[in-house]
Amino acid sequence: MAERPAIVWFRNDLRTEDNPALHAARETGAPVIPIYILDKDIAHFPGAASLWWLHHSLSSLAGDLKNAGAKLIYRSGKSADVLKSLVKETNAEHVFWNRRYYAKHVEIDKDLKSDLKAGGVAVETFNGTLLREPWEVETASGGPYRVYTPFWKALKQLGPARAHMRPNLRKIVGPANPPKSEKLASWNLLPVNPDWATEIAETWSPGEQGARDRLNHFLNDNINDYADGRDRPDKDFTSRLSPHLSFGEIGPLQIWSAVHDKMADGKVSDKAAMKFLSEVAWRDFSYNLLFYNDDLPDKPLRENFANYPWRDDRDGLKAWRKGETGYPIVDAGMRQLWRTGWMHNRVRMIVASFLIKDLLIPWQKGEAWFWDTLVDADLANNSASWQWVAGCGADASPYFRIFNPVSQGEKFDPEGQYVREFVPELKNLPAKYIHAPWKAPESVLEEADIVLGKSYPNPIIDHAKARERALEGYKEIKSA
DNA sequence: TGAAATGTTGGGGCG
DNA sequence: ACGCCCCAACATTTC
Repeated sequence: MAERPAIVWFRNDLRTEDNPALHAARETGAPVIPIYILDKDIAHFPGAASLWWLHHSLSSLAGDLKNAGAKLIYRSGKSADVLKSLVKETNAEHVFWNRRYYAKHVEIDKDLKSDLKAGGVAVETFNGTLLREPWEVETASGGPYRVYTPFWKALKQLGPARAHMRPNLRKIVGPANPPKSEKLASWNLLPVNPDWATEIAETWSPGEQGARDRLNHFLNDNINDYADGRDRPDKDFTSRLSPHLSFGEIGPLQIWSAVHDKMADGKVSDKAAMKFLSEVAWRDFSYNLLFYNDDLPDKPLRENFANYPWRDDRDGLKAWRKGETGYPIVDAGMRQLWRTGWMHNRVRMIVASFLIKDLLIPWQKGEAWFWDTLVDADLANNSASWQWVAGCGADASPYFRIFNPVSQGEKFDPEGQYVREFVPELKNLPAKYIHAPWKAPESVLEEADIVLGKSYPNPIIDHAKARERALEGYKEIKSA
């Protein structure tokens, strides 16, 4: 082989379009070796639902790369070691990757970069994940933003990192003899025995094409209802792009640009477009928080929350996980999560508030469950959002903002259709009682074929009392 | 990107 | 006609 190859290390950027690292590799004109490394020892290794997605996403990426002309190499082990040995083995001249933002991952990348450079390898890294790098969006006085609204204003003003997307690659040249690869199937990323992913598989299409389809569907059919309808779990007005974004099958820049194209065509109102993009920008904000706060996934940003009188309530946690709290909107959300790997955002806030403020279970327990069960589990979003609900994060919801699961249900699922779908044992209950079955007269329950405490649980806690208790705890840490 | 408690206002019933 | 009370509706405050 005359020419020394260029390696592209794929991580959470599993796409061929507008992928700066992949494009840079192709620009060299050298044979391209794309690699994905499964590193089981890495901090925050993906949860089970994410691994299901990862399998399909990798398989889709491998297909796209193969069609373009290159073979995706699978290897497992400590990522720095694997990459260094691949460089040695192939005598690679270049290594490219798109950056990560969690301290423990940044450290690995930084060390690897300097090691490779010391060995004479050209390493270049890029922004393949965010609208803007964290250090590009700074307050007037020079630090990172800690409040969302000014952050969003600054980001809008600055605009996205690239105005023009890099096109989908149709041709990449790989080496004549590609390096050895493990088999994706041998990684056992898919569940067996039991296979709990059947409904997840019916709900989602992992991969770059699936991401494109989802974006087009949203832009054509739903975005104009987004601003008013996005809070309705019984409707389909959200983009559902989160897992695709999480794995980088699509980037926020592509979304930004597609939305602006639709606006320019007059197909999408400014209000709807900006509302949606501001939600996409929350993701950038979360990555900022993660980048500047090493402990974001583990420790409250507001340190006094470490002293909050949390309870160790195993039964409560179990009921919450299984969707058996006796509060229909909470249970519907938790079961939607379990069955489909995803939960509507409004309901995420409701179930999180319930775990933290009604059950007084530490937010990290909820974060861990979401990490394992969400197909869109994203370290920055997950950590920042749990801290937001708990009231201990940056620009957080105040602690005393406690959701009432009944009134939230009545407000955002007024007919009870969302509850009916995911809590089928309540499906015959009239809308009037569906968010508070314990208030239904005996005759109504009988008519609906419900025996509280048997076919559906009684509330595991009295919300009004729980609210008082949570506020008491807040007083404690405030005075401390 | 709350909810509950408390305060204010104004219309209607009624003596 | 008038004052008084009740209470719904709305606004403000508090957690």
